[in-house]
Amino acid sequence: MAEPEARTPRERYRAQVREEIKQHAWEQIASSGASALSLNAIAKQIGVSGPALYRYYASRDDLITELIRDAYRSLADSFRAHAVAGTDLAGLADALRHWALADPQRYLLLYGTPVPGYEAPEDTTRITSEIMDVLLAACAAEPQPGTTSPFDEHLAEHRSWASDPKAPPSALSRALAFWTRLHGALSLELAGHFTGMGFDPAELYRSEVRALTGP
Amino acid sequence: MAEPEARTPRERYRAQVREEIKQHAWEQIASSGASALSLNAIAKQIGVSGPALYRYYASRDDLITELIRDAYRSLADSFRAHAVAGTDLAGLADALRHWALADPQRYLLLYGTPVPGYEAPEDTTRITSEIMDVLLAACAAEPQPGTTSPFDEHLAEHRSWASDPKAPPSALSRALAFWTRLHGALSLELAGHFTGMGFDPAELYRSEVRALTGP
DNA sequence: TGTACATCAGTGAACGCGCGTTCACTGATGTAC
DNA sequence: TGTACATCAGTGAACGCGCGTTCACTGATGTAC
Repeated sequence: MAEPEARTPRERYRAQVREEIKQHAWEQIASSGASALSLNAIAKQIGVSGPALYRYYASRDDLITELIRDAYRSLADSFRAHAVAGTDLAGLADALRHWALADPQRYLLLYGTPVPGYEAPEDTTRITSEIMDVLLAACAAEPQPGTTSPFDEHLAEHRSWASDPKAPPSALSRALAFWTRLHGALSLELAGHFTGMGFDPAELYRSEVRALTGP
Repeated sequence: MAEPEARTPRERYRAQVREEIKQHAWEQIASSGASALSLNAIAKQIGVSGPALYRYYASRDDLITELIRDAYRSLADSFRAHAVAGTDLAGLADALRHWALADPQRYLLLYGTPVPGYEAPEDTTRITSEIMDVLLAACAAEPQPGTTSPFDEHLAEHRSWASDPKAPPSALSRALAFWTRLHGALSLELAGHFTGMGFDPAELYRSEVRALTGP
């Protein structure tokens, strides 16, 4: 997937094996979390000796890096797909929740507790800002409030992260609230903190989305 | 701390060593995260052989369990201390943020991505509901909105987690919003997702607190 | 088309490391008479 | 107060395991003449 193309049979084979490795890596992450990812265990599942994987990934960190990149790209794709249909915030919120619930550990790999000692590569920021762009556009398309909050004023002077220079500060603050509030509800749900409390996490999520899409 | 008392010198010594073990455990968690917690490493730091720790904790999971219990108790204490002075939501929010920033990994041990394979003990729920009680009381003390949201109606029928039967549904929903929104802002900040964006996370937090303490 | 060579996937052994945990034992500390 | 005994903290060796990674090598696949 990250390979440029697969012209020759050998290159096609390489890409195929890389994909198979990643697939088993995801299964492992899904069941035991990212910090437990083991190259040897993946090799065993594929039916190949451990060192063989080093033909495809330079190291364990290298593999994790590609998984993170793929995850960000997948979320960006999902966001962009929903943004084409019509840029409404509620739609993005639904897309986010579905994407997260489809593979909780994938979500947590990006937004959960960072893997200790692991340093994210530079180029992921390009994809994350792509995601933020879609979100910001949706926020700018919503009706803006008449008043300006103190945080809006703060953001007016700290908006380097927003690629659209025309987006009003109220759109910036709404984008951040969207991100943090929905992440809060989602991550606590995925971590199992709501189990046993009785209420429906989906209702809580909807409630938060309503608060965000109001004026 | 979890010991009932320390009457005899031997019991006092035991409690002291247990405390020392926990202290080094926290240092290790602070630097490498909870999943990397190693009994052997702690033993080395204390200057004792590995198996010696088994005089004090039955297993690694046993130690983690006590750390989690202590962390919950610490947060509950901090909450209760702020609640005595005067039950305002903004005060609780400040207490939460200070508590989290004082030891980020302690916060993440409770509310971050769960340690894979680790099962939380029963009795922690008693402390967490203690925390929720304080939060709920503060929410009930705030002026309630005149309208009733759909989520309020849902909570009216799913309020088993709220120990106070007199708390209005709007207080329940506000308590949940308090929890999820502030956790969202805090956890993303602690995970480093705001670094490089330029704005002040404290301002974002304040903004969320303002939104929660309004009507 | 056939042969000589280069490329490359995969193997097995090895290195060095750390982990949690068990076990038989030593030696110091406390207890009972 | 002194002696016999019980309690218990801590040790060192060992078990079995898994990890990431390096290295020399085999054998199959592709390439060039």
